[in-house]
Amino acid sequence: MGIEERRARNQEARRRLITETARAIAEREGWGAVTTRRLSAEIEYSQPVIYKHFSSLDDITDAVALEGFAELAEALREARLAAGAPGSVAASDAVHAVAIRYATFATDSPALYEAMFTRASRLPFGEGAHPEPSAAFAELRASIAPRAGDDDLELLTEALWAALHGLITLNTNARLRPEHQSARIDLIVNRIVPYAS
Amino acid sequence: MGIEERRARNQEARRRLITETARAIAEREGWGAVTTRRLSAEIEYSQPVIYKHFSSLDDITDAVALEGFAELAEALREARLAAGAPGSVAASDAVHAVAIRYATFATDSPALYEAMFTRASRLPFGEGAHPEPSAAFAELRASIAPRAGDDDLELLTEALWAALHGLITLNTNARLRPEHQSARIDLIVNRIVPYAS
DNA sequence: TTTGAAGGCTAGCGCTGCTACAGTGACGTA
DNA sequence: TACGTCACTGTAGCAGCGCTAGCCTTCAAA
Repeated sequence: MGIEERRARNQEARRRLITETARAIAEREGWGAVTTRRLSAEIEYSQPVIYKHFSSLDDITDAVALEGFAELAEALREARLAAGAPGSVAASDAVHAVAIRYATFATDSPALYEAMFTRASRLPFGEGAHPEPSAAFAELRASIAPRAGDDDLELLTEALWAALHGLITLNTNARLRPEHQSARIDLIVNRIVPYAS
Repeated sequence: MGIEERRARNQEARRRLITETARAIAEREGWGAVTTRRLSAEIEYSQPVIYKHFSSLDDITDAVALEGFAELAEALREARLAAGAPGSVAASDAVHAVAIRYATFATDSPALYEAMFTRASRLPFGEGAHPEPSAAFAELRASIAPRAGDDDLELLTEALWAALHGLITLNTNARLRPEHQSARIDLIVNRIVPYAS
């Protein structure tokens, strides 16, 4: 009786086809170009099919945003681990490595980042919600932990995250001198999370 | 020959009526509720009249955003001057006072702040553009200057501005623990702009 | 009084998100 | 194998969107 499974697989495959198509269009032409008619044309199904998988267009954006948070968590994790194990000498640069990776992620996929923080602002956050955003936040916190000293780790993580987010959004919207972005990141990281002495 | 002047006054009054109405609707129901039909109903003129004053709906958002930048510059200026003259003892708290005022401005008028930084992202910035955003930026810079020491003042101002902006957007979208916002602002301000010793 | 311009509205175009409904084809059962 | 059922999918359409062409009225100047 693999019929149900096959149907479920097809459903899942098409659901992913929709989110991947939406993401691709958004990254190429901006989220304004992501319409139900455009999506239905690209996935080669009629519009009502989209509503079998998502309750609205915003729902699709939310799904893309969650994918983004999962990928961000993975990217930050790799950067943190590549910077060295906690306690080692190289670990002292883990925060910087994670911060750089965060900024790279955002600038490499601006539409995805926009979905995560600007479009999907109604996406529930924090405890009891989706785990993906918390996982990404946890990676940043883990990189800070060895250097937190007497500081409140949670507060420190929130502050650094927000500061990085601000740098990225303002820089993306051409509000800051682009050539000084890495200098700003260095300054933010080193001042907000100083080396525990 | 006051006829031309009267016409110009009427034009200007109605232009302001449009931006004020748009801003009021946005602040009450969000920018999604600001449509040409809704605007035309509230100002009691037909839709084409709107296009006598603005080339598009985005153009209205830009006008509102510029108003916002002018008001922000004024608010920051008052906060900076109220904190004491440069060189005085109280002046050492000017950065903090300005930062607090910035955050208050954003949370008091979230739709206005959204227009300034999220909706009107195509608004030209920097040299040779509109002076309002530069004026607001200059107020923040002026508050920092006495404490900059050997730091690059421009870089420091950009960094603090971006950090504050990040704190505000993430906090507004319920991404951070709301009860710790003032603690985050204190931490950001004191670390990014430490007292020159 | 005539004339030209300025001001304003009606109506409508092509688009949007979303949905009611009907048709089709694959399935489980007799 | 024939049948009834149900999941699946497309057609067509609704209300609302930004924006505009074209007509009509009002008013100032000649």
